[in-house]
Amino acid sequence: MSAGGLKLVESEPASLHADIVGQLRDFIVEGHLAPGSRVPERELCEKFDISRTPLREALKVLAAEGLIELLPNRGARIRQFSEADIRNLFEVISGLDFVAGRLACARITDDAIAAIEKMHLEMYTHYLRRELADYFRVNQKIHQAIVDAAGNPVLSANYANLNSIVRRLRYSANLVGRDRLGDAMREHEQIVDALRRRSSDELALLMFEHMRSKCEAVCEYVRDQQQGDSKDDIPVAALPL
Amino acid sequence: MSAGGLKLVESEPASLHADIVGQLRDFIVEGHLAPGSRVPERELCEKFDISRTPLREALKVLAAEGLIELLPNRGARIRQFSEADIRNLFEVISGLDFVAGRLACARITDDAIAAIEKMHLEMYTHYLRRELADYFRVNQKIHQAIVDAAGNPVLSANYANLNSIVRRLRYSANLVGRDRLGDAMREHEQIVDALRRRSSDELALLMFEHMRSKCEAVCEYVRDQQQGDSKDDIPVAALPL
DNA sequence: CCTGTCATTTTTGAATTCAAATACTTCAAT
DNA sequence: ATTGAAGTATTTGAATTCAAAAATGACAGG
Repeated sequence: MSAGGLKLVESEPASLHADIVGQLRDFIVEGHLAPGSRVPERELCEKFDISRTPLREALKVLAAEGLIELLPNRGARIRQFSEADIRNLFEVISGLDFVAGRLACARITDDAIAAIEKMHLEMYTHYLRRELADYFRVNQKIHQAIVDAAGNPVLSANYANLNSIVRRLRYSANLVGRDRLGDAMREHEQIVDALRRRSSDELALLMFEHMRSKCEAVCEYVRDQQQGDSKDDIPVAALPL
Repeated sequence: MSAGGLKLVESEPASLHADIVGQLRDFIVEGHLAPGSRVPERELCEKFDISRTPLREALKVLAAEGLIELLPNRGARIRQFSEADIRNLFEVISGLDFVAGRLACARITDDAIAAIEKMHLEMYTHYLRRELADYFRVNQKIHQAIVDAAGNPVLSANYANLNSIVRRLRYSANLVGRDRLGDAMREHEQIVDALRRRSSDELALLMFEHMRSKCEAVCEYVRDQQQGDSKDDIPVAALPL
């Protein structure tokens, strides 16, 4: 996270360390490691063909971002997110979307708007064809484009950080009620429209609300899933992100 | 930073690693290392009495938080913040304050309000006596208390993360125009009042605006300072956080 | 006197090593 | 058969080591 954590969006020649962090983050976000499972240092070392030192450095960073948790003398585990965790996450993302909307309206170029409209159409096509994976991919691209249009690297970095967690959840929750998908499309239409008109307050509010719906959708999925396989689940500790 | 960068607020027995990260963060925030200067690994190792491995792990985390930057094969440097960086930072913090205000109004307990009012009085005393250091310390405590009252650990962690950078700047900018201080006091009065009345929209807006003023104050200071000692300054690269 | 090249020293990044803590296996006792 | 204890193996966390890269400094040539 970073925050959190925040990670850099290096223009630099890209160090090995940054590479490893990125690769490992993707690997986790894409769901190759089950939530709650331990992170197999040894295996990952040979997978990435590095020694334990750089891998462990990457683990510390990802722990700071909130993707994994470090248990003293017991290694790293893929974090499990309770519904409360997810609501907290989305509350913060909503705040970031709020500022992103305002700033984007003020700063976005006509070209960038055109690009977003193009992506919106592309997403619509995937929606019609029920190509879920592609739909989500373009969806993410649109949101990132709006955030980037705010022209604030700090915002982009923080947003990407929190979003990596949402994406990880989304990878598990690959199917969503089709009604929700329709709602999401409509919300996106309004968002693109507000952006086109550069209606700052309206866009900020729309994005805020859109995130709220998204949150409900993810929570719903997680609730269902946790009912389903609660038998072999580690009791979910509501840890701070 | 995260994105944050985010750091955990462990209830766990507190690992050595987390300790080191915290200690090193404080050390940097408190301004013991000049902006733009290199981070002396060797010295810090003996200062904290650890080997390079855990120290370097901590450096990676702090780099992700945005406090330092890692130059490939050239070690770590204390980040310098341009005015643009600072504006970006505050834009994001404003967003977090916005949600913090809303949530705090909805969730804060009467006791917590009383505690904040008490701190407000304490800060006022320091203001009257022109005890700057104490004033800032209590100021920080109030803001953190409001954010914590939102009852959202993700928010608290992200806020703390971004704030550590602001605090670092503040440590350099230890003196502020006294008129600005008066303004800040008045803004705080309004904030505490809105919180007492649990006036959510009002509080969110007040905190948003308060951050804007704060941003201007810090920018002003940085501008002055960079004019002053521009001679020995490394050219400030406007790096992404 | 300044500049550019080459050798030396230092610092960095990453692999390896080592001690301590945890997990696992075996075996015995109830 | 299940549980508990003891010993072994594995994993973890951190120090040390090692090769490569960069900084420093000496020296020659302009």
